[in-house]
Amino acid sequence: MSTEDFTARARIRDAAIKLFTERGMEKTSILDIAAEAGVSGGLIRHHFGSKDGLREACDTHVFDELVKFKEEVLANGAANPGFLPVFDARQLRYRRYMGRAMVDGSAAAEAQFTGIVDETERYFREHGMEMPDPRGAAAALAAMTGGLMILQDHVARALGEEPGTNEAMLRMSAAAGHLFLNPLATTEVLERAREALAAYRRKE
Amino acid sequence: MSTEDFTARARIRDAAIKLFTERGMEKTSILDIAAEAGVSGGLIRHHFGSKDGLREACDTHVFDELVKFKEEVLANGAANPGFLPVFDARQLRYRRYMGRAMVDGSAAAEAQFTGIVDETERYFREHGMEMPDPRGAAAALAAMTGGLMILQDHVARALGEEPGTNEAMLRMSAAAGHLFLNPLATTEVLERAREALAAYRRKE
DNA sequence: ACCCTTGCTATACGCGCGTATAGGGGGCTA
DNA sequence: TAGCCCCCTATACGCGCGTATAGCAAGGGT
Repeated sequence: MSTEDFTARARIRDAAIKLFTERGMEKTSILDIAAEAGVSGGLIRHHFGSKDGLREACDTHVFDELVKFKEEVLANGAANPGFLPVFDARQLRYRRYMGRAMVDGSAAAEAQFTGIVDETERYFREHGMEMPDPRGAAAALAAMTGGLMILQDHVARALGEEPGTNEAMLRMSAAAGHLFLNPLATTEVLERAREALAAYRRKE
Repeated sequence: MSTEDFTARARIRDAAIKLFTERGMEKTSILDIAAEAGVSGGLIRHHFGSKDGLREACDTHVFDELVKFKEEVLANGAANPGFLPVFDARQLRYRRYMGRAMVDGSAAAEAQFTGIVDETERYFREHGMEMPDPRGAAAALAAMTGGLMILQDHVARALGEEPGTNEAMLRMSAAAGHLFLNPLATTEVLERAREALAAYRRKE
């Protein structure tokens, strides 16, 4: 049986990561995770102490895997700026978990977010990309890529694709990549939008 | 007292919108909402039947307000493409609620998401913005702006601003606006990232 | 042969939640 | 004044959750 390939502890952790990602922390009960992992509920407490303990274990595991993945890619030569779209299924899964964790609020997720912002800002500076507010842009960019992870099921649905499939995720990543390469609007359009709002405000 | 300015029903609805936005649906109890609105828990059931009923009322109210706001701006002349950053506090609040609702999963939020995608895609076509996958880009864009709403507290924290303040939101909106106007990377950079991943995959 | 640790299950407890119900009080109409 | 409806509160019920505890079976060291 493939569920016996790993220790019960690892199976619990993986099941928790899966369910936390899909449903969020609050909507996932200990017994749901136990059933998914094929163990009793008590074993989860035995291994992780509490639900929060399990959650922290999941956070650090996902975080470590992401760091490891990044180091391995770096060792192979080119540096991925980090904000660019992702084409790897495993990394997508873990990034989606982090997105969920950011929504649910966890220390590891906060650190992850700040780390991405730091890294992106550094990339901007090192590559001479001039902009009025580099850190602001880096933070906005991190939130945007987070949104892609968090709302990927909505994206898939809007595209008529099956949620969670590689097909849907790759299409989304490719489209996001296009958006990063081409300006979406001119300054004039943005200014017009600002003007319209100002006119509206003056009226009310 | 300012809490007496509105009917209890409206106060409950507004309190629910506030708390659902800040904490999410699951982490907000009926009694939390009742306390915030200054009423008893039973009154919520009296007016809305159930927690789900209250939630649907919040969804449709926020949805209606957003539509109304958009129509008023449209009536004043210029059309905001919809994906562009928002500079109005009330609209930001309601958009953030919708972002939360999308994460928590609600019918109204799904409809809202699809509506934004439809509108954005139409905008692309009407303005002759050529791209390989207009609908994919529209969906990705909707998810990205959703991410800005959902993760705005993380953005504020990363920027050292106080979460929820107009200052923080305006800085984020301005930065997002800049990102929409300027290409972030060249095709070559994206291609290099893709190559690095491919090399990594070949190795493992 | 003994025991003690480790991995695991079964069962119980208590709390907070959403839900249900009974009743009170003010303002309307007759 | 009497009756009624509508808001609104107080209280209770039951369920599912996270947590706690007791115990069992297997393995390894002494």
